[in-house]
Amino acid sequence: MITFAQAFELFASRVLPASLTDAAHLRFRTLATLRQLARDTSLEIAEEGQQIVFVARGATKLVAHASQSRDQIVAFHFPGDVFTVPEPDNYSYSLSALRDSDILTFASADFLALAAGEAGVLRYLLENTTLSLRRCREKTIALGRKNARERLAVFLLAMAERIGVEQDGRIALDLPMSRRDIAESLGLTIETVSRQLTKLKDERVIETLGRSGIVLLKPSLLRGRAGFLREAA
Amino acid sequence: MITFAQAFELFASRVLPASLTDAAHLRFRTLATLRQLARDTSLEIAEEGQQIVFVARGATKLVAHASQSRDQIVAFHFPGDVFTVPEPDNYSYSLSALRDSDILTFASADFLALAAGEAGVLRYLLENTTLSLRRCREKTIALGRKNARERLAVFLLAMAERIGVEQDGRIALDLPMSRRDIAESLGLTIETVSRQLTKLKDERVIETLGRSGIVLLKPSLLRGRAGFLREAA
DNA sequence: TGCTTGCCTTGATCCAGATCAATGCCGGGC
DNA sequence: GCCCGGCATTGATCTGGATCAAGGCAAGCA
Repeated sequence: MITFAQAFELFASRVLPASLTDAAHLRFRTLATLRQLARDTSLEIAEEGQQIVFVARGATKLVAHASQSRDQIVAFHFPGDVFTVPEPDNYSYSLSALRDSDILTFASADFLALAAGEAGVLRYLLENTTLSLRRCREKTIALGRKNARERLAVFLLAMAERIGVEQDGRIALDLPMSRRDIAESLGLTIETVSRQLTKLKDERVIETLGRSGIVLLKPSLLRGRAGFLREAA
Repeated sequence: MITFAQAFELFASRVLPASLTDAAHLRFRTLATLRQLARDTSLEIAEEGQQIVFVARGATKLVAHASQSRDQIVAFHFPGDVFTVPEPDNYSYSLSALRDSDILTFASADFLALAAGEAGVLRYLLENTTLSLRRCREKTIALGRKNARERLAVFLLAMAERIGVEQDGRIALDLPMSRRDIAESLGLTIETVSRQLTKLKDERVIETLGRSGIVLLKPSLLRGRAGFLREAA
């Protein structure tokens, strides 16, 4: 649990240019709302319109709700991430905490109006949105053209890049999300996720420690089965 | 076929604020490159890094190439659209013309450097990127959680919104893309696309005219089978 | 430290959509 | 207005992953 001041300071140091006047700084501060989400609780984004979100602590998932309780996880987010939560269109969206999390939210319209004069802030937002878009496109490729084994490989490599701890060639992961979350992110079922992980374990590509620990023993091998353009060794 | 001057004028009227000085206007103009792509030809985005693209005329597809000639169409674009083509990462990307097209391209880095002082331009880019992201997320949901019939419905409705011509409750489409393109966009095979279209025809939801013409007879019926959150009548 | 609850794993079966294989037909060229 | 090539449709079969159905086991709690 962190305070609003701490969370905003994290946000400001990352997003707001050092050159920003104190007055402008304060105006951004007025727009921010701190939401402290306990594990497994979620934020419904309904009436408030598009939101800009900054993750100060924890880990979250952005979930899209289609009909018949078919949910698709659109993205996972970790501390430091900045992203947009769309307002409901054909689907409704919610943001859930995978662990206890502290996040700052801004009404998008207000934030952009304030940032209109601050090219640095806009540029930062643009870069982050472009990054989200790149990740989303890669996910599209995985969901459209890859089989279960490849999707798992892609997922593990993406997590390795974002929260992995490397040690002499191995990469250790402490996954905050459940098998169900992984399945909902990859367009698979929990059973298939489980079976593919077991296979990777049998093939000595990964090792598991309890429910959340996974060690990538041979990241290069995993890259080879991710179905990327350039096959790795 | 249109001239560079015409294409840039279209771009400027849409993207550059009226208040922009002539000097700045000219600098943007210097960065633009006109590419005239004949139907079925494509632009490889390789050495040049991330590009910002404006479609002045025609229709294009953004294709991601994974291994083994498995291609995934990431997005379709129509006149007036502004979007980014990522530089190659795990995949390579190319932009192909569905019809004869005229597009303007800008090296992203140069463009952003120039736009750094122009909050209006940045804001416009940000809004377009956010729109691309929203569309990409909706596609993720379709690919992750919907069956073939629903994907076709979603596709037809999306096309109706972008290039449809409404006339007394019906929406006429003249699709510039082939069945193969539709399949590669929806993560299906051409055979499945064809069968689903035939089914919709049998059910009197659509009518086809030749290879490219489709009329949505009952858009609301189609919405009902798109698997959106709020089922339409 | 044992219990209990909710994940996770494993196994058996099924089916939507892929794949394989013809055939049909649109539209461009002459 | 006919011919041709490539796209589209239709049919038969196959299969990866979904679904249905038990167990196993980790983590929190008493």
